[in-house]
Amino acid sequence: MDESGFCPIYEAINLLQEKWVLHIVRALLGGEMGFNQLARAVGGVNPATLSQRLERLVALGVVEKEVLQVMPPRTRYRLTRAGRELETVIEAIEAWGKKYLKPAPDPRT
Amino acid sequence: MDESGFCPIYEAINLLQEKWVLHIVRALLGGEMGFNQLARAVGGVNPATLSQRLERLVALGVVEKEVLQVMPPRTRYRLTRAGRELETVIEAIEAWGKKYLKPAPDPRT
DNA sequence: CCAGAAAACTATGAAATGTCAAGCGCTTTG
DNA sequence: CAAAGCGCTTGACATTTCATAGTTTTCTGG
Repeated sequence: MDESGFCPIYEAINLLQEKWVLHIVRALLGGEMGFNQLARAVGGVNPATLSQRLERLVALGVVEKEVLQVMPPRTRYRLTRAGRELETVIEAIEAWGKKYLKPAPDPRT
Repeated sequence: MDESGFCPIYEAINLLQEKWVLHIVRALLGGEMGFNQLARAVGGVNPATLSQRLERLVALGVVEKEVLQVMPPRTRYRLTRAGRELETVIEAIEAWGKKYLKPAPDPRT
């Protein structure tokens, strides 16, 4: 924390714990894509939420949005340099998940 | 994903993106503590949510809960081995945050 | 050649999730 | 002997996310 009460670590955690953010970054690490394609890659996010998350990520400089045409709409989302560097975070999560997360006992089975 | 549709990476992300989970783990990396102390260390979490998150983390084997006395209640929460290994994730986030997150322009200023 | 699908979203209302304030039994501290 | 702290729970409220539908335009299949 600096004297203004700002702590980059706390803020980073706040950003990454927002629902879908990590999934979005992970999906975009696989290459740039359009809105619906991204929604499918992420899996189960609804468009309103995705739209809002992307807006925030663009504002923060993690994702870049390129509008190719207005009508019909054609857009491309891709990670910026800052976004690509989140790969280290995703990798750490992946390694941990593979090591410690087993298929959850499904109550229906 | 295995044939049952379980993907440890997707699940790991789902866990870590739950509100407060990363903050809780980070706080506990600094050492074991009691409920209220943890709440203060995390900062701004309300007891209902904290209680629920801890329950989940205990169920998943990330956090361990030890009840020292029943009356007056005295409890200690600490990370398990799995939990401690999340340090790599936190570290990656910290490094990224320090590098890319500037004090956000506060709309009230 | 025309129905249907896909693209990128926005709108709506309802459901899930998180927050707030208060309080409980009980001990230690002032 | 009252106040403060511990570890929570409860119930009302606010915020967030959800599913679903609709918009405009182009591309694809039969």
